[in-house]
Amino acid sequence: MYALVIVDIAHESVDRLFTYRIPEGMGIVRGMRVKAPFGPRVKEGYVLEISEHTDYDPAKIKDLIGPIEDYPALLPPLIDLAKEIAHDTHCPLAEALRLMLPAEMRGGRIKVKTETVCRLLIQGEELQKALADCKNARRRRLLLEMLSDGKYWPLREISPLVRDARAGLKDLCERGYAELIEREILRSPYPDTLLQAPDPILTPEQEDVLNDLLPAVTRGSGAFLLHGVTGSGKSEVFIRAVRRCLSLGKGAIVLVPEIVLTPQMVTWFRVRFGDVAAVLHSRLSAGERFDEWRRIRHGEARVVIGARSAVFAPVEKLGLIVVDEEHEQSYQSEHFPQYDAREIAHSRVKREGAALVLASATPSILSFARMERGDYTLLEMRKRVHQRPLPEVTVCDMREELRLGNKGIFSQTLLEKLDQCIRSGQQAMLFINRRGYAQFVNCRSCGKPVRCSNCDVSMTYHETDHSLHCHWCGLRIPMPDSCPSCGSKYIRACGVGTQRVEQEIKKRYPDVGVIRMDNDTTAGKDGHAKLLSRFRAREAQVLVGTQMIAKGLDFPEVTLVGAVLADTSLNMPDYRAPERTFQLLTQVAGRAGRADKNGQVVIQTYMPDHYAIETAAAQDYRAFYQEEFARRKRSLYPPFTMMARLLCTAQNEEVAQAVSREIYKKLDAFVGSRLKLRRRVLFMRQDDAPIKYLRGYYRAQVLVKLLEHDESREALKFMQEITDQEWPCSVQLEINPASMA
DNA sequence: AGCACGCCGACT
DNA sequence: GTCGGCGTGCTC
Repeated sequence: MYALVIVDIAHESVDRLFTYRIPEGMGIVRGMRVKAPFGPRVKEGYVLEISEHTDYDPAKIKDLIGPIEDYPALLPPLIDLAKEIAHDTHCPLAEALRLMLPAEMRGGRIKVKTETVCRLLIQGEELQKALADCKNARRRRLLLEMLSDGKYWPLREISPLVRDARAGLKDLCERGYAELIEREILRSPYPDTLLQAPDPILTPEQEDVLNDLLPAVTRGSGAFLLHGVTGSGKSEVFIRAVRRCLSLGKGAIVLVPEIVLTPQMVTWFRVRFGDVAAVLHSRLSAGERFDEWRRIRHGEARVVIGARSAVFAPVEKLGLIVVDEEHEQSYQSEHFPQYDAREIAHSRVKREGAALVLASATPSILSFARMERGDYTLLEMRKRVHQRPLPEVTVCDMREELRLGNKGIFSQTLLEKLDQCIRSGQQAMLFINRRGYAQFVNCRSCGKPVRCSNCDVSMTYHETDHSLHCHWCGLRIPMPDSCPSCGSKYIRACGVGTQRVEQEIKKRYPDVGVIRMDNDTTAGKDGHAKLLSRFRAREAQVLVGTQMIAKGLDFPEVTLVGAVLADTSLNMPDYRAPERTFQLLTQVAGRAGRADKNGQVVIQTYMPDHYAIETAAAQDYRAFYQEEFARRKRSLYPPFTMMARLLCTAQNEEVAQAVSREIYKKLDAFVGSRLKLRRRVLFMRQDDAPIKYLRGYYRAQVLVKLLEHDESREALKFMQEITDQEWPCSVQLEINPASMA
């Protein structure tokens, strides 16, 4: 018998199957990881096929050394999925297969943890006889009594109670009374087992949606886009769908953005599903992640909640994949191989006969367009649970405030509402999409902002340590007292960040507790959770934060929410800026109010007439979608086109630019020679990247906008080939990248 | 990816 | 004459 093996080397030169002989009696099956001789060394590999015959010269075939695990680590459908990813993203198959395993499993970096357990082999009369035989052996008698229940006792539990327990147990074993074995233990990331909570009663709307969803789960097909306003109880719907999976003997995967995968969320999930749930995310330790993965692989856990990469979880008999907060960028992996968890999920459910649910209060333009095209069935939830009304939204024109002489960062309206909120003892959340104190520092004499020396971006002023930080590379420098370019003493901080908002609130309300939540205050372990529980415990009345306070949090006492400057995200140089702004504002607004206390939302902006702001204020997703869709069509942006970028980065500016010019020439020649393709290319440009210098590297790019079409795929393939060539600098291909910086 | 084999410059 | 530079090519 022969095994066809992909060697775990992510390089195209070895990206093919190698044939090995399976020695007699070595139980090798498809999907197993194996050790195999490769050239002068031993490498790990993946058995993708087993065959009785081979065309390869038998004299050259070597024997497999052996399996790494005694079970196949790769499930058959996941092997096929890896093949599809390798094909679509033009990455080596080994690279795609690596996605299917926890990283620490490769290279034997992690060991299975074991503990010694002991069990009695005798019972009844035999046991009585043994006990009677212990007159002068107190320790033996004690141990026999302890173990008399016949269960496995960990040595760890016996040792504190019996002196020199190990020797005593060894003695029992020699007498044939007991056995000592090494048992695998799973490192649990959970503090302890929780009582399972009962399922709440569903609203009629939730029932309606489930009536559409459950048959799909049962028959194992169907893809849905669940659009439900914030607070409509979407999670409860997919919890029920997961329950249905379990009762059918199937498994389920629930994807959530990393940012909302907080300890509370994990606890809540465990409360609903108990030990049958497993959690996968980046904050687990290597051991915990490996053990969770094995619980899933061995079927002990059948429900997985996790971030992006959990879409590859080894769930057998998959019944459902849920992608919660479907619009989040974090579902696109930024590193090679570039995949989109939503698309992987779709591919997986089709292959494995499962249902798919993409859920969001603000579906991405792409997903909603695909729904309209018929790829997904729309499910809608328009009402909030417990008859909570949608909050009342006010838009404040900050230009008008300035005209009236208000130079502060808060409008009159927001101040009045804040006063009232604080006076009545309620809580407020202030959202500003930028950390630090001031967006940048510029010189009033020469007009230049202070720039990072590693990156072509302006630096953010941080009041806390009176320094300038670069939010791209992390560089920190002391706040200069004069302009670095002209030496003028007149430099000032402009724009607003979380620290400034916090300071202004403290100034106005000296006796009121304020908590600031951003990357700078949540750095430590559980930093995030600690701040949130302090706010929940009402240690502070005001919570100031970046988008991390906008997502999924529910604070019943919050009655006022302010978006201090909505324009921050709107002014980003990216065609998705309106979409991001709409999503952020809608989510922020969703944090306010409940049944007995009406929620109020204030949006401050210099662009009150912008459609993203107007539709967010009206909480009208459809209106936003229609406007944005029309604009994308008019300006030829995705989903009507694809943006492809070849990014060249080098420490030498000329090298990066020269390579990008060379690539442009090749691509231009390729496109020029194909008439059909030429019509699909809307534009092609060679220039500097928007951030032309980042972390010490110069960045030049070739940007191509293509119509969605088969011929365009040809061009992408060619671009991938160009990328794979040897260049004197790094070249990366990005397709519809999440960030165009 | 690694590591061998292989063909040209400055050293004991 | 040899040691060693890293270019080309192979790994079942």
